[in-house]
Amino acid sequence: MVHKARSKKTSSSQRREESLSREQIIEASIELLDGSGEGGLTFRALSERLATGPGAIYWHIANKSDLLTAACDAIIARTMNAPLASGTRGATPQGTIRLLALAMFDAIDAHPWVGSALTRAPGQSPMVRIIERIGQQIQALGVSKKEHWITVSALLNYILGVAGRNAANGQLARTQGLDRSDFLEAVSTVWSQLDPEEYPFARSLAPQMRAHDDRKDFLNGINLILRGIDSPRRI
Amino acid sequence: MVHKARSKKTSSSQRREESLSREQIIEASIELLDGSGEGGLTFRALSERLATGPGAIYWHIANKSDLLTAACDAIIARTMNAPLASGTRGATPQGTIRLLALAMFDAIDAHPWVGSALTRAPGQSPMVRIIERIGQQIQALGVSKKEHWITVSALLNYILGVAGRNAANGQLARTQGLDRSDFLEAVSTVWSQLDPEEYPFARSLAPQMRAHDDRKDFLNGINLILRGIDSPRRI
DNA sequence: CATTATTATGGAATGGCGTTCCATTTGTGT
DNA sequence: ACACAAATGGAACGCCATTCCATAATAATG
Repeated sequence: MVHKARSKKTSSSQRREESLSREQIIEASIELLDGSGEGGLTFRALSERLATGPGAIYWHIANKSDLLTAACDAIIARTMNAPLASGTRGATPQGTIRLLALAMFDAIDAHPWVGSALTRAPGQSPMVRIIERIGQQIQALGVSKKEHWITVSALLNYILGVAGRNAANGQLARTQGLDRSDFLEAVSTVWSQLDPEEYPFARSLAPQMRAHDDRKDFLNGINLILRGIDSPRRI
Repeated sequence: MVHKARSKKTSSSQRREESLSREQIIEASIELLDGSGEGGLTFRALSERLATGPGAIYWHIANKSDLLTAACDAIIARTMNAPLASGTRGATPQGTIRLLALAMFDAIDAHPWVGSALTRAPGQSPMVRIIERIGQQIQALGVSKKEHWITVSALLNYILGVAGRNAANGQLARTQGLDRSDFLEAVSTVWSQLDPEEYPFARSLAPQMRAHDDRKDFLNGINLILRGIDSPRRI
């Protein structure tokens, strides 16, 4: 009677042929998030894609927040392990940090929902992964132990902040049916029309916004912070 | 027949005595958000507090996202204008930046929802306010025009990142019924139990986490970035 | 092998949410 | 006095996360 295990036709749409697993659910969630954005991940859509009911999913997953951080963690794990394998062998700590930072930037650009998922999972697994990878390089730089945390924190927050903002801009642009340069053009125009009395700086920034390279600026920001790390403390 | 304007009893609970205004709605939203967190702001709760129906609110407000950024903007406007009045007259640009940064840190600590609201309002009014205030000080520091954006960006992202994370931790702790030191203790313990092979850095950080001062660390991070701004470019 | 427990499934039901619709009521200009 | 626009508030719609539960498959036990 073993063959009964795969008989679906006995009662219309009963049971699946192969059992669900947490990993399958997470993988399907990632596809949904990538395909339709943050709003695309619903238990209904997920049930449909996995050909099951919401109840079955809840057997493997605590709730939606759990699911989101798990999906986020999967992306982060891949991202932080890939540069490990590639050519970081002879690189300087600074070089590796730049590599890791760009990897995060690109990952969040490809999966915009990761940016906001990270802000809602403080101290959790995905965050620890990133802290560890950056921290090892900080250690290699010979930063004093007392300054480990603030140094990692500065890099971490810059990376997540810029990458997240960049991804959010991309999504916003897509929502309005604009491509990247149209979007920058629009922002630049708005800023150039601000009140000169109240917003002199933002206005002066407008022309530069028009055609800047987010990725290059991002890297320059990393370099700025790296310079701060190298500089001796003055007080 | 003028007195009819304030007769409510004629038909049970009809009409209000004084008309709604966008500002009243925003103020009530802030109270709701402060009192019950991000989840506390619903159109139903808001209707009840304002003694009206959801439909009336939508006459003044486009949607919930609009409402949230408006509430956020109100807080940011207050925060960024207060240090203007107080003693910034004789201060150095660095000093003013430290002042602004701490003001943001405290504001987000007092209104944790502002942190996440800011990440969902890129390029919008509240963000521009912050950029402007910081930018003016960057200008005063004599940073070259080409580096204005990345410099402001580095400070901005650090400030919003750390402040947001700090607020999120506070909320998480409150959810679990812990106070700050209990929460730090818990995080420290978890980190110290990580796999030594895979997470040497995070483990080494654990003891320091146990009793660190978030606000002081925050300020030291600002100083780190300020050092980077002062340092000459090497490449 | 038979029978009981345990693990896993999927669909139905619940309660809450943002938002829209619309019948009214108030003020305003003529 | 009348028409017209600005506001109002409550009911209704569709979608959501989550819970419940009647089952079915699998494992454990005699």
